Amino acid sequence: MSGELIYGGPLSERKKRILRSIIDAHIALGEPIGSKYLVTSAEIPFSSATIRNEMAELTEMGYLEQPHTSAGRVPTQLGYRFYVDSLMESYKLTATEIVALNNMLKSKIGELDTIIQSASKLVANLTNYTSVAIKASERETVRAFSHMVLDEHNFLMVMKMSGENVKTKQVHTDIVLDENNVSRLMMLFNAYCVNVTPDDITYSTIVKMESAMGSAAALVSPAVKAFYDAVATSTDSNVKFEGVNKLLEYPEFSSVDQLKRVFSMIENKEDFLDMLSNSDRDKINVFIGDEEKRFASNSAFIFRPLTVDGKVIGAIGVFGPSRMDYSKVISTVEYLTQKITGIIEGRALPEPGDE
Amino acid sequence: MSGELIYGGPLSERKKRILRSIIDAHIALGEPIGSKYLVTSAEIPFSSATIRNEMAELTEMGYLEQPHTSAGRVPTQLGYRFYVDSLMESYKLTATEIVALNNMLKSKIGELDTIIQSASKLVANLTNYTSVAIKASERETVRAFSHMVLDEHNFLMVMKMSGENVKTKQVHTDIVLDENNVSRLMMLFNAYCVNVTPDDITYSTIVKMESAMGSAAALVSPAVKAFYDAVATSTDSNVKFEGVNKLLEYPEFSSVDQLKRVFSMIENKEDFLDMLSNSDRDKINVFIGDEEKRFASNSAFIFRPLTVDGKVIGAIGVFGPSRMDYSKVISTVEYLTQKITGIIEGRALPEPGDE
DNA sequence: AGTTAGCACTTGAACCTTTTGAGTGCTAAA
DNA sequence: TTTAGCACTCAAAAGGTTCAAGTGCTAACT
Repeated sequence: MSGELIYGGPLSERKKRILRSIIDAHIALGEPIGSKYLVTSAEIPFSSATIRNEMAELTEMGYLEQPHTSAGRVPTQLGYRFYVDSLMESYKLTATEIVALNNMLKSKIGELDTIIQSASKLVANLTNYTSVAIKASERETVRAFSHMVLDEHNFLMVMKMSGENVKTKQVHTDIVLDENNVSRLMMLFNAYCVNVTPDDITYSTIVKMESAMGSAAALVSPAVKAFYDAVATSTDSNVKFEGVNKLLEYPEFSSVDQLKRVFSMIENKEDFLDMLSNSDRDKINVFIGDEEKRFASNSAFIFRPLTVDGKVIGAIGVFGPSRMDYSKVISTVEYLTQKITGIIEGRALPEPGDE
Repeated sequence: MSGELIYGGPLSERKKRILRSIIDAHIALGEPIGSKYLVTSAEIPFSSATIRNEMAELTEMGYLEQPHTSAGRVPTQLGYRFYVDSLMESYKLTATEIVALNNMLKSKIGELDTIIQSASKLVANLTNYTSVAIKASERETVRAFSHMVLDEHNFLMVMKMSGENVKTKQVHTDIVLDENNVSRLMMLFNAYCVNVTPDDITYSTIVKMESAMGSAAALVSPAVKAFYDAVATSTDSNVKFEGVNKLLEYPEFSSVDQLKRVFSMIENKEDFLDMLSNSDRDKINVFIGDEEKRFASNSAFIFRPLTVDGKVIGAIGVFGPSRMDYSKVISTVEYLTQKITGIIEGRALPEPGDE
């Protein structure tokens, strides 16, 4: 009875070594691993009988399980968790990989949306798993309005948002515009609609603005709509997947039933946002699917939030089978998010050689 | 020997009726249809033996085929084609469906990109197939530049594009901005970069602009980059899918192999753009997959280009199994595209009751 | 006590055979 | 021209056998 069920408990060095070998092998092969394999290929210096004893105990402790009596062992969720937290060796990105990452970063500097997405694409290609790009945006308000008249019937409403960004909306009206009435309108917006959430726009505000505009009252309504759109759409964060078809390559998802489960999970983007908000904002998070939760079994989700000034603005992650190449994925995601936050916060461009 | 292989050839009324019943039934059930079914459920007033004879001829003529000797008949690509072109009854949208479509259209008026996408979502939900939203954009140029200073280090570059739209790009520089130097910069752009494609920007233009800017020469480079981005990204059209997971529900895609094929097709967005450019711009196009072409077998793609002033600006379509509910899909897509072009061309909003 | 060789046991996967039944094509009669 | 009837075909389902991987346990060994 040397085994106890306390997580991260007293595992002998030998048990750790065996556990790690089993998980490494399972990640690479995708099949249950038996004692014989460990002796021959993983070069554990003990007989298969000894290893079997150890494996039996690891099973009892909850780190491994058997699909059926006569099969090898497969890591449990707990097993993977322990592996990720304590056993795994960290993967060193190769020079080629670093170059690819840096090139991408360089060419995309400037636009947050696109940088997150291209990073996500790159991650999907480098890791060969499905990658996830999350842009979380909190409820923004407008800090200042300005405008630009485009032609007789269209003007551009420019809104400096409470974040660092600027939004523009094109507004069309049937009445004839001039610099004069549009700038009056914007003064009204600056008076009534600064730091205001969509719910704060009351009908009486609209009436006030309309009466203040006099003959150009018809301008108010489309402008308010544009304003509303800008504030409202800023709240819906989005989640995008890249390389979903890569999931098809992994045997664990090769039955249609499982595919359905995984796809319906991917469909449910809120779940990913939930996970993001329940996450640790300063490090890599690893969710490993287990049977009971909403999370599809034998799948895992690894991601790293992107923060600016302590606020979570999004995340980059990877979704795949739970037998994932954790160390490689973690290194890749870590590297990218580090660099991206660096760029966002205005630090120097990444140097080809630095690491 | 009454049958000939000429497409749309001399099919007796009875043959047509049988063919239509088979295709209808196959669309509904997804299984091969046998003579017995036609007698009992489709109420064809002949004995199964007679029907078998007719079916044998239809098979010889290429409209039907048998998965194996002892199975019922399944429509061939030619069969579907004939069905779509001549046999199908057109589906009447229900009142509920029309209301759903109209509501969506009303709420989204104004932004072409979003209207195409929401329309696509709606189509996916109404038809229960995967829908496709294509935004085709030809190579645009800038017709006029203007600007807006945001703060000391940032200004907004506003570009009226050769289409009807306006693009804005935020430009950041390290030197201090003022109204004066930015407006001078924009005058230069208006002089050098109007109606210019990305390839026309030569190094000498940049040098000229830089020397004209004098001490504010550092402004030129980031602004040119912003300009370049605006013209360059306007060329990459995009194809977006909605409800991909619906494919999983159809038994024809229930083997992993077939899923792989379909997904790799979906991955290849160029193919869809190709189909768009090879399409008839004024009507619904129906591509029915056959064995040999790049198109995945037993799948079909129905779409309708969106045109404004004779130019194709995108398309809305549906991708699904070749046993698709053609009439419903066609009606839905047709209705939506009609309304959308109406809106784009500035005609009245859709009335709840009109059709 | 820890390790290992050996062996009986379990069990899914692979393969083969049989059965079943849906559906056909053809012939001969109406 | 239509239809009843029947022999025939063939995939899918059901059942059975073999195979081999892998285990757990016992007894012997260090």
